[in-house]
Amino acid sequence: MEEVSIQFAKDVLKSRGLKQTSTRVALISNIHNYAAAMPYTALQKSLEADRTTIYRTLNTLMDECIIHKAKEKGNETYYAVCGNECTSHKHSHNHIHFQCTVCKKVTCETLINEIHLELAKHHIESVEINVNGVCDECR
Amino acid sequence: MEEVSIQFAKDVLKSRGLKQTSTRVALISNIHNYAAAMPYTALQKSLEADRTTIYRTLNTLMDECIIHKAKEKGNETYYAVCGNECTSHKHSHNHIHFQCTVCKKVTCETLINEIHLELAKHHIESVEINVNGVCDECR
DNA sequence: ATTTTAAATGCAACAACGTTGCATTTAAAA
DNA sequence: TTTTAAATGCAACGTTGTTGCATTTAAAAT
Repeated sequence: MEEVSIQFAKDVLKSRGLKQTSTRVALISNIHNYAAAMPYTALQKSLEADRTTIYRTLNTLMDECIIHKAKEKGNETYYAVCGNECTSHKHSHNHIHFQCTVCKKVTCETLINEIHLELAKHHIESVEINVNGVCDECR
Repeated sequence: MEEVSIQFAKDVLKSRGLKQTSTRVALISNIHNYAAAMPYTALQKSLEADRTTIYRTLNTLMDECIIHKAKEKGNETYYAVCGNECTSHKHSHNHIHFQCTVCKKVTCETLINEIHLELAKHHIESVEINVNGVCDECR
C-alpha cells in the first residue's frame, strides 16, 4: 500500500526531472496514500520538514502539475494528486470537487453527465465546480 | 448614485432589524456602489473602521444574508451584495461567479442555460461554480 | 569513488489574515 | 433624558504565506 505510493512519488518526480528529495517523496506519497484530498494541517503533521520547505515544495509540485488544490475555503486548503490528464506544463481537470458535509472529506469526482455552461457576453476559459453534499459512506 | 447605495444600506439594515451604525452603512453602500464584487483590501481602504470591526461586520452581514463571498481564492476575498432571492436566514444564489483574467474583476453572472449535475453515489446539497475568462469590456 | 555545483532545505524574520477578551462608546428602546 | 444591550476600538495571539541567506544535499562531472 504505502510502498506503492512511495514508488508512485519516485516515478512522477523522475518523469518530471525533479530531484528526489526525502521531503518531496514523503509529501507526494502521503497525499497519494490519503483516502481523500489531504488537508494542509494533516499534511504538515505527517512530515518532519520545516513549514517553509513544505510550502515551497507544494508550490513546486503544483507548478509541475503533480498535485493540485482540491479545495481552498476558509482556513483549510486541501491537496490532491493530479491524474494522467495533467501534463508537466498544464493542469487539465475534468472532475469536480466534492466535500461531504458530514465527514468533511474532500474528493475529486467525475460527473455522470456532460454539462455545458453558457454566459452572455463572456468568453469562458475555465470552469471550477465545487459541490457540497453527503457521500456514500455517510448516508 | 452614492445616495442610492446609502439608502439601500439603511433599508436593508432596517429590514433585518439591525442597528444602523456608520460602519455598517458605509460597508454595505461601498460594496453596493462598487462596479463588481469588492476585494477585501479595497474594502478596508474605503473604511476608517478598525480591522476587527470590519471582520465582525462582514460576518454579521453574511449571517444575515445581506452580502456573500463572491470569491475566496489565494489571498484576496471578494464580497458582493446578495440579491432579493436571499432571505434573512438562508442564502440562495442561482448565479455563478466570474473572474476576468485580464481586468481581474469578479462579478456575479447568470447562466443562459439550465444545468443539472449528476454524481454517482453522492447526495448533492449545493453547487458552487467559478468561471475564469474574459469579460465583455476586455475583449 | 571523489569532486563539483546547482538546487533544496532550515532558520529567522516579516506581513497579513482571522479571531478573542475586555473596556468604552453608541444606537435605539424605555 | 435615562437606560441597556449591542457595536466598536484596542491589545494580543495563533496561523498562513512569503523572502533572504547560510547550510546541506542530490545528482552530474571528473
